[in-house]
Amino acid sequence: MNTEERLIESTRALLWERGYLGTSPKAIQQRAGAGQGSMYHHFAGKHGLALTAIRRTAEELQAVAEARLSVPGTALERITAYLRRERDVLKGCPVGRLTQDPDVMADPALRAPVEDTLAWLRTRLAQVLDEGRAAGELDRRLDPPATAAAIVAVLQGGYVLARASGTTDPFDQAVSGVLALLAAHAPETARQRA
Amino acid sequence: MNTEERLIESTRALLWERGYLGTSPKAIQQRAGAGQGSMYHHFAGKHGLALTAIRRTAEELQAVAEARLSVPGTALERITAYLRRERDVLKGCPVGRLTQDPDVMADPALRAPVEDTLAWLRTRLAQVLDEGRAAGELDRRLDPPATAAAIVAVLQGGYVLARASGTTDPFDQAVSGVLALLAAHAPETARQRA
DNA sequence: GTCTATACGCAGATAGAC
DNA sequence: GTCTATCTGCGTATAGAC
Repeated sequence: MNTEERLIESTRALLWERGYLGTSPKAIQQRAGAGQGSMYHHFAGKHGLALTAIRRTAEELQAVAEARLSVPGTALERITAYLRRERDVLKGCPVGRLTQDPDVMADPALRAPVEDTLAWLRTRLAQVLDEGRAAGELDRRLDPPATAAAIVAVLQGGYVLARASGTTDPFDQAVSGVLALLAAHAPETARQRA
Repeated sequence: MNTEERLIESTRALLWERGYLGTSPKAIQQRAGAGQGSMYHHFAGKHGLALTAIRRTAEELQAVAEARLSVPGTALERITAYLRRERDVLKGCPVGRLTQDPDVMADPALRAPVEDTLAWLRTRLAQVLDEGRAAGELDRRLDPPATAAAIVAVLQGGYVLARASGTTDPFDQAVSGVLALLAAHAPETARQRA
């Protein structure tokens, strides 16, 4: 990995662990094993580096989610696969955490990837739910956008509860809880097939 | 309000808006209209002030939640009242946001009120759900701790989605979504009564 | 491309006068 | 109780040599 790559990856890791406010140029350089001059040669400064890092993290998250949601299977199976995928639960969501960074939210460029990623996730889940309804796997009365928002919120909130407790337990419980509620919305026939 | 009170309230506001890392002694003093010496006379420093502020915020949040959850009514009504209470949605949860502050999570004293408050909330909601089950208002198959975790997660995650989008919309959708899922777990007889 | 030198202001606190 | 110095180090760069 060249210096530029190492700088980007270090920034991604630090933004995840400490946020934008908590990440200093010096810390980035040390973690990347790069000097001061090196960093300012490749990037305009902390802001430019963070922009590159955040965009990459956002793209990666969408790609990983899409991989689980686009496999064959029922809507419920795909959503379950997405929710139960391996995660670094105690580190939290690398995109969602930026939402708490006032300097990120105040800067339109830094904020855009965060806004876009979470909006995309809700839309994509609503699509999957809608497909499930169309296929008769889910109750027609279920509201896809609202349910999708609830599911994404359970994830983001699950991270918060896990970090507060210091264990992954509340995250797993929240996911199980919402999946159980959702499963009850499969009509009898679909539930028996499952 | 005396100087000490103003310092505490300023700290509470700043912790909410900018987190612990993003809050400097100078900013606290300016907002409180107090001088440097004044702050260090009343408190040992940023840490001590934050400790007082966080404890107060945590207590207040529990009191407000308990007020909604302890009124007469069915479990579903009380949980709905709690979820739909007025909130500063775009500011986020003043307790949950501290979960993203590495310096708070690394300090046992600062962290304890955060951990305790969110743990208490889950337990309290599980109790209410259990009462609902016992009263025949909710499906016996519903798992109170998991469902409670999901509900608290929807709140915490709803804040995240709202902040990302810049509108309260996803928060309201997530709340509606989870309440709709939950309502379907009321047995027919209870649903008809409602 | 990378290094070292230099700069200015803020973070976070201590000391002692009033 | 509050004020004004004073202090050390870090955050965030810029400049220019190699």
